[in-house]
Amino acid sequence: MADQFSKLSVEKQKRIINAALKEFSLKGYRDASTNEIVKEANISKGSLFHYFVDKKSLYMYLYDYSINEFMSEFTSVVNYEDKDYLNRLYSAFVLKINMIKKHPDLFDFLLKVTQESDIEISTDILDNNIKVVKKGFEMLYSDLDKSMFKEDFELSDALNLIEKSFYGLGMMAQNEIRMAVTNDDILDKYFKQADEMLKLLRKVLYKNQ
Amino acid sequence: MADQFSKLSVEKQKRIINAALKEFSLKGYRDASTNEIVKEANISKGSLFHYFVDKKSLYMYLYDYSINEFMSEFTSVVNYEDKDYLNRLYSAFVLKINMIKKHPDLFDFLLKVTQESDIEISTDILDNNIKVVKKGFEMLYSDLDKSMFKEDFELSDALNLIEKSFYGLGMMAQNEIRMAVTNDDILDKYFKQADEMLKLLRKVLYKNQ
DNA sequence: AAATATATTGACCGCTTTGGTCAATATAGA
DNA sequence: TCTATATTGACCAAAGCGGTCAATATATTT
Repeated sequence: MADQFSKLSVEKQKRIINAALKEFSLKGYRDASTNEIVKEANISKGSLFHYFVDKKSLYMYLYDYSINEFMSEFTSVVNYEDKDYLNRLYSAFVLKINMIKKHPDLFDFLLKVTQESDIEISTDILDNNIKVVKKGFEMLYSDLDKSMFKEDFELSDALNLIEKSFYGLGMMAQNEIRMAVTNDDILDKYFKQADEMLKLLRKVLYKNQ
Repeated sequence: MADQFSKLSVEKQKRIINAALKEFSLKGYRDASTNEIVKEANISKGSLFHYFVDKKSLYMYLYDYSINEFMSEFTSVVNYEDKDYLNRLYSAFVLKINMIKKHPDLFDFLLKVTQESDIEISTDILDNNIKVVKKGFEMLYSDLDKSMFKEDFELSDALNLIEKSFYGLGMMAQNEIRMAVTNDDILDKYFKQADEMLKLLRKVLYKNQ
């Protein structure tokens, strides 16, 4: 277990987690370098292998951690009582930005995990957990009230537009944050843009109630 | 120069170019492996270094090639006579998809170039050429007729929505193509989606003419 | 203050991969 | 058949890899 690791200060844990997420998400399991991780996290090589028995167990720890972080953020942000499609997609955007704020590379890491091929790790567990995440996303799109859309266009086209525009906004935010040094004003800007996009989409796609 | 290289059959050149673009875009200059490139391109190590004197000159050749491909595609697809904002953004989407079809990793490669840090290559030339590409993009958004938009919302919000939705569509297409083996039906699907998105946006954002 | 226990370090190990070379071979044209 | 060119892959020194461990720095106990 990562027992030694859990005794560390939260700040140090976060430093190590973020450094490792960055390296693994950038290069994948095989090409990720533990030397790079310790350099970025500002700890010694010996320490890393004191906290985690080897590279593989570090990877598995990160995977577990990421799934848990993601799911807990997910359940706290997405409100299933609200059946409005726009609100749901908006909350998915908020989810993404909040996650990036805490762990800039957690999203990319989870994405990279699903693309890992060479890994000799028990893929059963991985596959299973990926299913959990997928189910979460499906719930995001399920049990929605679509009666408030106007009727002079195809509903599917409207849903598509909403999905693509929030996805595009999310990707642009992610790219800009990746480049920048500090986050806060960028995040503000994108939250504001999301608000305005939400309002505009509601105005042009929903019936005037 | 890459004189030896230009004597090769077009098919072989393309194989090498695409293999190298893939490796460099995936791993960046330092971590890209010439061994991987020759394996993917199905040529011998000796051949690669017969065509290009070293790794750096291969990289520079690719950079030049990519800029040229991009700009020529750009000028052939984007029609500056058409002042319609939606049509311009739509043509940028078409540009992107066409490029991906020919060279699946050229876009990512050019993006990666702008993020290269460790490279000891004369960055003056690079910076300058990046400016050329940036100027191209600026022209995409310049001298547009915005008089056909409705007036019951902020113009900037509408432009934002259009930009984000086409960007989102482009990213989704790129991701899906990256995963898939064959392209054609995927491309068809996304061209169709782009058409429908264009129509819907025109309907809800433009005045009825 | 001394003694003990714990946390952290980085030089070091055997091994793999790196960019690049070059004598040997395969192919093509005369 | 002979010559010229294109292509190969075993080979090299150097660098980087995951992981170890004796030595040191820090915290805790007496």
